[in-house]
Amino acid sequence: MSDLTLSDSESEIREARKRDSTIVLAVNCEVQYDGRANSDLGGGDRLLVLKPDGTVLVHGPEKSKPRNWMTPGASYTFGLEGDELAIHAEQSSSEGVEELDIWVADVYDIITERLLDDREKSLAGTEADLKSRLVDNPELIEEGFRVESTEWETGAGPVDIFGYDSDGNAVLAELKRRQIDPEAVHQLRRYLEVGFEDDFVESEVRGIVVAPSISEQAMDLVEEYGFVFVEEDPRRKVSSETTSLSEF
Amino acid sequence: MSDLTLSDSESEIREARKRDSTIVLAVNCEVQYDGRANSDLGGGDRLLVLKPDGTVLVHGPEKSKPRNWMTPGASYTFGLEGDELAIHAEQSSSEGVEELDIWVADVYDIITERLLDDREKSLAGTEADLKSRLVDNPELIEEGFRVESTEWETGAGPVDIFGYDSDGNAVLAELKRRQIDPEAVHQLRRYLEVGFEDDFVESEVRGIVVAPSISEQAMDLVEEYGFVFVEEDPRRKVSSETTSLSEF
DNA sequence: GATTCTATCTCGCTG
DNA sequence: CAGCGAGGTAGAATC
Repeated sequence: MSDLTLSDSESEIREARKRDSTIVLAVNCEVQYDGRANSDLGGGDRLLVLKPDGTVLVHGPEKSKPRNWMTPGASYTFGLEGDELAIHAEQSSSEGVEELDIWVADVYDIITERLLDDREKSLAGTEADLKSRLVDNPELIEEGFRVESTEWETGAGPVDIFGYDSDGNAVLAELKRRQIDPEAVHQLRRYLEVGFEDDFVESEVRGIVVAPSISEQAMDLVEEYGFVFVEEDPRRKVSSETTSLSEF
Repeated sequence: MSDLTLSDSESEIREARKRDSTIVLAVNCEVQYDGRANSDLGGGDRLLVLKPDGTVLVHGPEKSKPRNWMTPGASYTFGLEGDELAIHAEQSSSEGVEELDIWVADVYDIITERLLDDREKSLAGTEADLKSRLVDNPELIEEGFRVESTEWETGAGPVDIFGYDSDGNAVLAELKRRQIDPEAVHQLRRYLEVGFEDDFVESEVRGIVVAPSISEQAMDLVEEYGFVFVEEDPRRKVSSETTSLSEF
């Protein structure tokens, strides 16, 4: 069943780590974790990924998330223990010590490769994208809306957008790149309660939530609090002419 | 530089997928993602992981999270396109279509292995563990505390623990397996506001947050609202005798 | 270093 | 299926 001896595997891992290579092993193993929580994972087939930055991943044949892992900054040791190859990863942080122990019974296959990847990833459709679009096109929030500032400090945390509507009322706007859930509405509610207790009469400050959609319960809250939901998807393409054309 | 031809790699992937194998390729590739967001990742060395459940992972040599990915349920096609091996993964859901395109310029190495892993993972130190400990040992919350119910519906969502203190006051307790942040305190505040507006006088209902620690800002809120913070770590071992011994 | 917040969060559970 | 909340969340930004 085993394509590689544990001894050969150990040597290959040792050499690979010297070269700062990323290592992938297809193995049968057991795993134990002790740290922020404690977990035990019985014997099964998994992929082990050992990255030069200390990251350790234990992937099963299903799901996107690893079944166990160590975050960057960990350091691992390994060696033969009886008829198993033991890998021990460890990391200390302010929260305490984290330990991951992997007992490898069989190594089916192994890859070691020095990976060079310094490319930045461009990402569009984030909450930051939505915010900058609304700052550039405040009429998407409401006709006549003026943005006063972003990340305005309320005392309960920074609100995404602070501005004024066409009647001169102060407005706080909360943005989400995904569907609005009740939590987002409560958050906006807190900003209004805390942020304006001294400077304004609360009833004169309006609340607006902006997102591509909103859940039913969240919409109930929006209405209960007298807020407004504005539909806007961060992924939507806005032609630069839309603004001026809509004025005509 | 390339250890395998793209043509050989394609054949190996094809065979592996027939066998429901998990596939790992060490490659040089570019990646584009269009779905819940849009991203572009220029050329670099990465590990590609293709799982039989449709999961696709693109891992760089650093960090725990993949640089790009597709979640379980995706389906992928692949083939030679010019001097590259193109892999296209796609998935449709209620939110729309997601697409991941990977253009592989070089294949350094490849693993294909049928992984069998049906083991459940035991996990300890979760919020659920903390809750059941407090239900079994209510005196850890307060001397004389009685648990009435868990997941009690408040109208603003279910509260972790509902009970009564030694004076007969109703108490809502919010649990966290990690440090309490301001959000957790606000959550408890909402439960009290909404859950007891009719049945109780709010001032007679107390709020308790239970966690291994609490942030400074969260503690300020706890005091402002007249709540109590109880220190309890879900990882702590509680000997079964602790309770009875502490009574003497 | 501690805290807060976003996320293509993922994942499981519940209606 | 939608929605909601926990997570060993991870990771970035900010203080």
